[in-house]
Formats: sequence, C-alpha cells, structure tokens
Amino acid sequence: MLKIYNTLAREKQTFVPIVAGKVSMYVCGMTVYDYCHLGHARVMVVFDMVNRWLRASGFDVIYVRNITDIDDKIINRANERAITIGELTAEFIAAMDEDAAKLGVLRPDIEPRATTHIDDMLAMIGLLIEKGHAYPAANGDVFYAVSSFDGYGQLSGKSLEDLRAGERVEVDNYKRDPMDFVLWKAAKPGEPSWDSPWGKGRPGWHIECSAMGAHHLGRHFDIHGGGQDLQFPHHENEIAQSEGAHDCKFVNYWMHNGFVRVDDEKMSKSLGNFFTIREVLQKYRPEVVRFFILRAHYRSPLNYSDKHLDDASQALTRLYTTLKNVPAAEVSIDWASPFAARFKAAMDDDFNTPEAMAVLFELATEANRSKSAEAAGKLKALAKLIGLLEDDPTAFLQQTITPELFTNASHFYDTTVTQGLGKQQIDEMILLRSEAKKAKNFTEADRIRKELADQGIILEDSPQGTTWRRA
RNA sequence: GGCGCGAUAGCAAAGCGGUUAUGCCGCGGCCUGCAAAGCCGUUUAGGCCGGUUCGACUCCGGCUCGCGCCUCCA
Repeated sequence: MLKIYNTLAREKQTFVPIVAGKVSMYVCGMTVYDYCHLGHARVMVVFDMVNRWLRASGFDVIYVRNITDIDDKIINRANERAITIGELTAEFIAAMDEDAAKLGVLRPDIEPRATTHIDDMLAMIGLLIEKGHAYPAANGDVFYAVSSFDGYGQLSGKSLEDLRAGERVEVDNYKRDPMDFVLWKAAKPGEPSWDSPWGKGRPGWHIECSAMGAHHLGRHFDIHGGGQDLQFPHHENEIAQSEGAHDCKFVNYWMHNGFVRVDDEKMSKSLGNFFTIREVLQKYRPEVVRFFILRAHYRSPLNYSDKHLDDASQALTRLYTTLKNVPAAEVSIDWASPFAARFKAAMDDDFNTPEAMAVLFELATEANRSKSAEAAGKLKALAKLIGLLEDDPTAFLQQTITPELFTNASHFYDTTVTQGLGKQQIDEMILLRSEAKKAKNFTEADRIRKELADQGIILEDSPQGTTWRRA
C-alpha cells in the first residue's frame, strides 16, 4: 500500500490512482538558458526514482516533464550571446539530456516544450477570460484575477490578505489586484512573439504548465511534482488556472522535493552559490551523485559538500565491492522474503529511500558473509529498482573521473578513458609484483604497491589473484 | 510582519512510546607475508525546560537556535 505525502493535504495519504493501474505524473522541468545545477539534479533524480518505483509497483505510468524554452532569462541570454533563442535552448537541452543520462535518469515519456504548445495556452487564456477569471489590460498583457478564484492559497497555505500584507509584490498599474499574475505578456520590440487575440506577445510562465499538463494528461491527473520553491506562486497559480478553466479538480497528489543547500543556505542561481552537475561530475562518479541524492529523504534538505560526496562515494564503493567479490545471480524478487519486504515497506512509505538503502547495506553484509550469489542477486535486483548498482562492479571501481567523459554521453561509464596510469600499465605492475611476491621479495612487492597507491590505485589480493580499484 | 519546516552520536541520515537502524570515520580482534577488501566485536546520540506515561529520542506545551516561502528560482 503506497503512501505519498501530499503537500496539498499536508499529510501522508494512501495513493489511489484516478484510473486503476495507471498513473499520470507531471513534473516541472527546467528553464533552459544555462547548465543544470545540483538542485535540478535533485528534481530529476527524485522523480526518476518515483517514476521507477511506481512502475516497479505495477503501475502503468505516463510521466511528463516539461521544458520551458521561452522566458525573460532565455531572451536576455540569447541577446547577450547574439544567437537566436532556438540556438540557445537547443544547446542547453542537449546539455541537460547529457547530464540526466549520466545520473541514470530515465527519459520521461513526454518532454513537452512551451513553444510548441502556444495554441493550448491561448485557448486556455481565452477560456479563463470567458469565465471571468482573467482580463486583458490596457497595455496588452492579460492577467489572472486572483480574487475570482475561491481556492487561491490552498496549496501554499497562504491567504490573499496575508499575501497582500507581505507587500513585496511590485506595483503594476495595469493590475486590478497586486496579486494578479500575468498569463500573456505583450511583446516588447525585438522580442520573439506569437499572435494572439490580445495582440502579439508570449505566454507567462504559469500558464505553460497548466496548458501542457492538460494537453498531455487531461484536466485531472494523479501526481504533480517539482521543487519546493515552486509551491508558491507557480503551483498555486497552476491550480487557479486549471481549475478556473476546467471547473474540475486539477491534481490529486502534489509532491515537492527539498532544496539542495550549500553551507546551510539554499543553492540557487540568484544567490550564486550553485554547482553545476558537470562541475561535480569532474570530481565524482555520476552514480555517486545519484546515490548522494537518494541517501536523503526527498523532502529533507540536502547539504552539499565535498566531504559528503566523499562519504557517499565510500558507501557506494562498499556496495560495488560486495558485488565484485560475490557475483550476483539472476533472481526475480520475492516480495515476501524479509529483505525485499522491508525494502518495499520503506519505499511504499512516501519513498523512504534512506530506509530502503539501509536494507541494501544489510543485504550486502549478508552477501559478504554467506558468499551467497542469491543474496548478491537480491541486492542488485532491489537496487536496480531505484536506478542504483546497474553498472558492472569492476567498471565502477576502476572508473576514471575526467571531464572527457562528457563527450561519450551514450555510455554511463567509459572505462576506456583513462587519466594517470592506464589499465595496461597497472596490469603490468601487478604482474611484476606477483612475481616479486612469488620470489618472496616483499620489499619489491610493497614498493610497487606503494607506487600504485601514490597514483590512487588500491590493490586487493585474494586467493584468486590481485585486483585493483581507483580510490 | 504573515505562513511553514527542522534540531538524532565525530560526520551523514532513518525508524520507533519500552528491543542492534544504516553508511563513513575511530578503536579491538579474525583473516593477510604485510596491506587492502571482508567478517566479528566496540566507543560516541537525541537543542533546552516542563507535562502526559509504569516507561519518551519518539506524544503535548513553552523556549532557544537554524532554515524556507511570502519576488525569478528545482
């Protein structure tokens, strides 16, 4: 029985899909004017995990994650670089896809782009005007009349009076109410624009998601996700738009993932304290980053630091070492077995990945202890359900971390790219050391081991021979 | 100012009204030529003050500190 913490209800609720056996899920994706940072990585990985677990639970999932490819920042950035917005967004969509693939994020079923759904947005804005929820202003903008929607504030827990009292909204003479938000922005000279009944212009951010969600999933769907910071105003406005236009409940379960922080402050572009995914991947294996994200509960804050990534790296290495030492058998999961049952119980409890991972570690201890291929197989099979431990253990342990990996986006890991000592050199030195060992020349054997260690190569002797891994 | 969240051992991070979380680090042992890996054992907890209870890290109240949203943000 899957339970999900519903932001709207402010409690965990038993998940009941609208259509039995099917789940429709929409997640707010990226605005593509720059490289993705770790905050974006968290959204992608968290909802990838949700997507995978829903599928593992037998649901037929339709997962939509949109791309915002028109907004102020995109226009400004394109102007700065003297390229078209199409060129700019193509560049960063490609980079995003590359980053996502590295983090083991499966492609959503549909990745709609705002610029290809302008018609849907125009139709929805028209409907909102017709129903008295929106009004065109004298300057060519179209605004949503917040006071026309009774439920405004239901998601964020804010009342209109409180919001107005906040007095942080810019005064705009064209608005009837300071809290009204823009649905359609009149075009300024030189900006990309589309024709509309209210003149040339472009869509506001909020209407994009309402229109794309309805287009691909219908007026009423199961799960809507995104970062915590989108709760207000973005998601609040989506509810106002969608329910205002369609007169039916918009979304059943709202899910919001916690922030990534640096020095206990939110990581964000505006604070300038962000790390891009590709920066981090120059220092850490991609799966370490995924593991790091999944090691915390998705709603908790996640503090980034090299120390924490190092810690995650050590932990993941333990799991892969187990799989290297105890070859995994192909097993089909028996959900009644103790480890699998606990793993499932954890995942079903609002996607409690830290708890699920604890089960993985206990399984690893069990596999190491018993040398049981079945235990190792279970470990691998369960981990796979959340997109972990899918790589070959030796490939993971010997993987070099280098920026060049980015040129090979097709493979999660590329062990052919090396840095420092190459595979062949290492094997040669291991061979020399073995000979020295055979001759009981331990001084020489230890010298070679030290030389390799200085290069970050750790040797592990066993009755079957010597293996190596990178620190 | 309004609304909300959090405080767990050296670090990270969960569950749970009474029983070993888990991982990394540390310490002891086994194993090893010595290491590494692995196994066994082990030291460190629950911000502060009250209350409920036979019993509270877990429930309730207050306080302190930290954080988030209220403006573009994943």
